[in-house]
Amino acid sequence: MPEKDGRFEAIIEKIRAKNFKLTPQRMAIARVLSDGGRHPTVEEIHEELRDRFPTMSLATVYRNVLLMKSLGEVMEIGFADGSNRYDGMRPHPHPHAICIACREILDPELSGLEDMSEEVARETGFEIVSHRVDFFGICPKCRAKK
Amino acid sequence: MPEKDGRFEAIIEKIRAKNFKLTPQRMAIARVLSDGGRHPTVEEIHEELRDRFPTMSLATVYRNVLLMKSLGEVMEIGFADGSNRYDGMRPHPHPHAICIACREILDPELSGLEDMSEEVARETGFEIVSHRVDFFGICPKCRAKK
DNA sequence: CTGCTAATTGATAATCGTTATCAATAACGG
DNA sequence: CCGTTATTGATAACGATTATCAATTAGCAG
Ligand SMILES: [Mn+2]
Ligand SMILES: [Mn+2]
Ligand SMILES: [Zn+2]
Ligand SMILES: [Zn+2]
Repeated sequence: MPEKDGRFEAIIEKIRAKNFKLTPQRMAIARVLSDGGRHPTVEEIHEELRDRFPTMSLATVYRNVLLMKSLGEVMEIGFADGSNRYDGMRPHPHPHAICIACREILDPELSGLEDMSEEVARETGFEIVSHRVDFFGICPKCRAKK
Repeated sequence: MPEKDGRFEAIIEKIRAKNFKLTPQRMAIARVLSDGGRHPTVEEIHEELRDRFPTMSLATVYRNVLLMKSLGEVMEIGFADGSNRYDGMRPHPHPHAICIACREILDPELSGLEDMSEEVARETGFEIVSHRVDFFGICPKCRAKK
């Protein structure tokens, strides 16, 4: 499981610092979430850990994702259809490219977001504190299938 | 109720063209949705029409918002917390500025979105077909209250 | 290593926004 | 005005998430 940047260690350290207990389930969930490039759902995390933790409840996954979110170590990407996905690799707001066919989610490096944020502030008088930027389309793999 | 651009007429015409019936409830809902600048929830629409239609069911509002959405005449802005808001003034994807204090939603005119879309396409290989761009912050009114 | 205590877990019930169901009503073409 | 059929209002069902609670276990003191 190739987590980069020591994200797993950062999450565990935050949990320890706040005096939460380090259960095997909790660590396994943190490991899946810190796996770069993926944006799994709670169901997918639960499914993925089924082999190692056959009795782990879905509620435990929900609870721990919620905990890590509240610690600022996991970012939630919620959609209108109710499906939520999680990114423990980059826990701060960043743009996404989302395939509407296979639901793959990428983290594109994007310039100009800061400028756009300032433009919104200038025009509306808002003090901008966060953003949510998604681009929907068809990924190369799905395009080839047509 | 100051709808601009004849949005109300456009919605009604689309409904007529598809041979759906023009009920008083349906027309009233269309009128609220075509009211520019607002982004009401289903509950707010229901509440707003309570005086004129005391017996109108919440389900009727849901149904008609869904209908107009499927006709491409109303855009849904869904949030992770489950709250959905609707824009019948601009039924195509466009950026929003959202106050995290009072939940007011504005439609800022924003340049550079098209360029950003192309940048994502170039970097990811995706064929971009849509987007969702929200900027969250504190509006001038709420800022003054501090 | 052992035992204590509070946090966590697993199982399940409750919640809440939305959608489906269905009998009664009403739009609209003839 | 009539008949057909969509629509409405009332309410049940739904599904993802959250709350509840007894049983378990991590972390720690002895
Ligand atoms: Mn991401
Ligand atoms: Mn809008
Ligand atoms: Zn794809
Ligand atoms: Zn405000």
